[in-house]
Amino acid sequence: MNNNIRVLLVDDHPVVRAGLRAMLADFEGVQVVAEAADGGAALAELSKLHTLGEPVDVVLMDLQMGPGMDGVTATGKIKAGEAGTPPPPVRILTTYDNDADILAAVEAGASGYMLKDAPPEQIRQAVVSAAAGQTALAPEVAARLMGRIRNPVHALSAREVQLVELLATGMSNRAMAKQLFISEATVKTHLVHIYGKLGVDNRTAAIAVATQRRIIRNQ
Amino acid sequence: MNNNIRVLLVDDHPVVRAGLRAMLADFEGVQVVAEAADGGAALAELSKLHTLGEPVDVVLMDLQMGPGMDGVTATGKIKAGEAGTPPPPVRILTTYDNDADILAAVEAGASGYMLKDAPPEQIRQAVVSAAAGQTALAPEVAARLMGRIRNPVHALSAREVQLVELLATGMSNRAMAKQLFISEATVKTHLVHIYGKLGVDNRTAAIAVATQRRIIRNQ
DNA sequence: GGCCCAATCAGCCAAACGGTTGATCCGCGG
DNA sequence: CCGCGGATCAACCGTTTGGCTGATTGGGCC
Repeated sequence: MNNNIRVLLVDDHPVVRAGLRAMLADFEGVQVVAEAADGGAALAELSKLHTLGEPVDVVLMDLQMGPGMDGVTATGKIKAGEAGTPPPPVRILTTYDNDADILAAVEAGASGYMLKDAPPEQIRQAVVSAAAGQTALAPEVAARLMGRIRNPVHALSAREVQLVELLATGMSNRAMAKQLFISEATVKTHLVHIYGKLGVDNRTAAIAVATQRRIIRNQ
Repeated sequence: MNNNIRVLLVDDHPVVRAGLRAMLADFEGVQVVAEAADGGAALAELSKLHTLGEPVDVVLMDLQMGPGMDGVTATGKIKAGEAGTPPPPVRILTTYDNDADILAAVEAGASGYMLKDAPPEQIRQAVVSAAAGQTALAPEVAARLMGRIRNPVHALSAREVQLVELLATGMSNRAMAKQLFISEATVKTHLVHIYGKLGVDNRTAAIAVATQRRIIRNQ
């Protein structure tokens, strides 16, 4: 009989996979049955294990994965049943916590979001609770999201986000005005509002903060 | 007798430490004798092992390490002998490759720069060659530095890279001048040179280009 | 229907920034 | 030894940005 939680690791770093494998090996009732270096390989592994009659109970997935399919896309496909399996719970396990990634992952169907600097016990909990069908966020992540919800004052409007995006490409006020078919005065007004909401007092600091919070995506 | 290479791991992620430990355990002649979660702990470990008569042959060091002392600072202190030991070779093992980090690490005395997505064999090589007193860069890193050397016209100097880094944090000319203990005039001169080399005409565009070319890190 | 807010625009003034010219000092390499 | 390039600083000037006050329009909401 089998009381084990069967885990699929998805991460492009061999070092991280080895670390998780070693960590989870120390825990009773958890078993790493397969690994994948990107989203495409993860889907293939899920499918293969399904046809072998050895289904996966939990997927531990990184988000940033070099050249291959990223974690959000892969999570979405898994949840859409594209692996040909009943979708197992997907736990995101990544390095950085930023609003955009978290929201995207949750929207794609992830059941939780953990950080790689978590202590082993937290990671074990993540796997166990995922297998039990529960959702869970790392404490740091949960705290930040709560702050977000409580503080809608600092949320940029869609137009303001648009401005920040252009800002980050290095455009002048005049250039942004032309691009958006508005006057420079309006651009300046938007910028002042943006500075206020982001708690900065110049455009480069606004870019820094917006990048850090992943309000905008770069590259 | 002891033919082993004695390694100290320095990384704030338990997962990564476990991964490296597991990987290196598979290799003959390599032995992880201690671990540290930040630069301060690394110095303490070096010192402790030295007094025990069990010196460290190679340090594998991460750069970004959360709240504690960062890897560049720690490398500098180790190389300055602040651990009370003959300085062992320090190999940087980090996630991102960008000129700013590489230059800072090499300047601090690191003997090599590896990326965490490297395959196990490359990581083993890094440890072995470091123990042999050689310097080594990851292929990706080496390729980019070669590009710099072949194209020195558009290559930023170390000082200029430093400026761009501060620039990207949103600092004003005055703030950068204070931070670097130079005059605003000098800051402006550097910026003009940077604009010329990057082919832009303002600071935000400089940040955009520098980020895209991985002259600075984008987080 | 009245209210709030995002989006739009104007004008003004001070501060910061960008462009230029020119200068000194220092280390490295032919 | 002499030149070259990097790093440092100064003065000047025009342009851009930031900070402020105020105004209009249109959409959503109670």
